[in-house]
Amino acid sequence: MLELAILGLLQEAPMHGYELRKELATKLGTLRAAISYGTLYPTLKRLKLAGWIGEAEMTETSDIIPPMTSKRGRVVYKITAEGKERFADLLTQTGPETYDDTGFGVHFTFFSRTDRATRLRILEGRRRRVEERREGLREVLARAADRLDAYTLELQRHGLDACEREVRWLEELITNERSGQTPGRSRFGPAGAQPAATPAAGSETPPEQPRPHLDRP
Amino acid sequence: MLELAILGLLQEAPMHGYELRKELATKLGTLRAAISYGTLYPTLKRLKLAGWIGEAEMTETSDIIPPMTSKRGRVVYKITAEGKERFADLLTQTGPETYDDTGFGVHFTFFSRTDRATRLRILEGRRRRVEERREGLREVLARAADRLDAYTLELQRHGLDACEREVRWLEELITNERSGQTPGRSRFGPAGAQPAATPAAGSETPPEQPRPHLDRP
DNA sequence: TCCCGATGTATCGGCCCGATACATCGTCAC
DNA sequence: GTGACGATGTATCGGGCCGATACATCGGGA
Repeated sequence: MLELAILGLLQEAPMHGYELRKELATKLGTLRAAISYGTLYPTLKRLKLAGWIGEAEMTETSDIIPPMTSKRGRVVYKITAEGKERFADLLTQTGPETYDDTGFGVHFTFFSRTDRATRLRILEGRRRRVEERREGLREVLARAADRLDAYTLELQRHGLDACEREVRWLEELITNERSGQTPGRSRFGPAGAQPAATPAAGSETPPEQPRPHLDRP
Repeated sequence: MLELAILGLLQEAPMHGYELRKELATKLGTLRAAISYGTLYPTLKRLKLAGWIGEAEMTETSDIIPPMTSKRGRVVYKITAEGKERFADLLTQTGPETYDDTGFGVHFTFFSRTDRATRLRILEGRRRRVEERREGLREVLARAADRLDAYTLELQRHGLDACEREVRWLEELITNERSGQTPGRSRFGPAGAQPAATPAAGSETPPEQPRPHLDRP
């Protein structure tokens, strides 16, 4: 999961570890706590070993990363061509872990780079997951309420409330996805859903502006 | 964290692993996914090694656990005297992990066996934690909104909403704790209609159980 | 009869976390 | 000047927890 997040961030710009973590914290700060260095650096090592990312010493001439001032031995990571392919694959691949809090948060963060069919699949999968949780909570509150103490019950109620709220939120997003037309790419392949090797990875993937009609008062 | 949960459940009644997991899933099903066996059994082994719990073969005569029918080699775990002490310690001990989703959920589940001072400390700590998260999200939404795409922004908004909601929930619980009320259904009536609030609230901490419920049907 | 789903115990590889160590840079007080 | 301090930066280690997997029994229905 973290692999997808790192690849996605490095596709925006090359970064070193410290900055990567900050970016991770702000972008995934909703359904996910800040990532630990004890996770980040081993993962970077793994990605580098797999060939998805490359490593480059920071030189004085490189001003790719403006906010940083130090010019010591920082290691700047950069996504490779294979890494971009890998990222595209991971974007469309969905497993059970796609629908838990962390996985959903990461995927959602990159929705502007995800095709509409996958977006809908993920939103509906997440909705299903949260609905199952909601039903479980309703079951407990209806059937085993007398077996639980007042505090536990209150916790279940709060959890149920959060589930219902998220389902409504997801419904709204799904409705918007279905109604809002995206230019160009949504035209081909009505059924689709078959993960053919994503083409057009070579030429700067036009991100297909979502315009998800997410207004607020 | 799981240690506290297991000890707490085993203090209600002896159980074997499978049942323990089910109980864990329903009671902590709100802020926590179901526990994995790959976690449960090693933890039980660890607790047994530490002397907090004991192991006993299931015999045909024991009908402690009615819903189970099989009488094969199930291993029933039972809390020891040291385990009870350990549980009492863990109940009042609070660290940073007490205030994350899982830790808070576990502690909250056992609030009916926690003294009021600790309850308040945990509720306020959790509130502080969620408030920090909330402030972080507000910061991002106010300062870096133009740097993020529409989907990421929507995720942040949803996260912010959830934070604000939980803070309000915690405020309500804290208020009730201070006035000596059990967390029952404040939504069904005006708060002012409650009878004279228990004055106590002093430095002494009478256990003040809302509903002990330590027996099993 | 025979298979299937629920019950039940257990292990393994691997992800991820918190704690910790170490080093440099800019800045501000003294 | 200089020394303390916080932010920046890289890295490892032990351990908790997870999903996948294997294996075994039991009750009940095809």
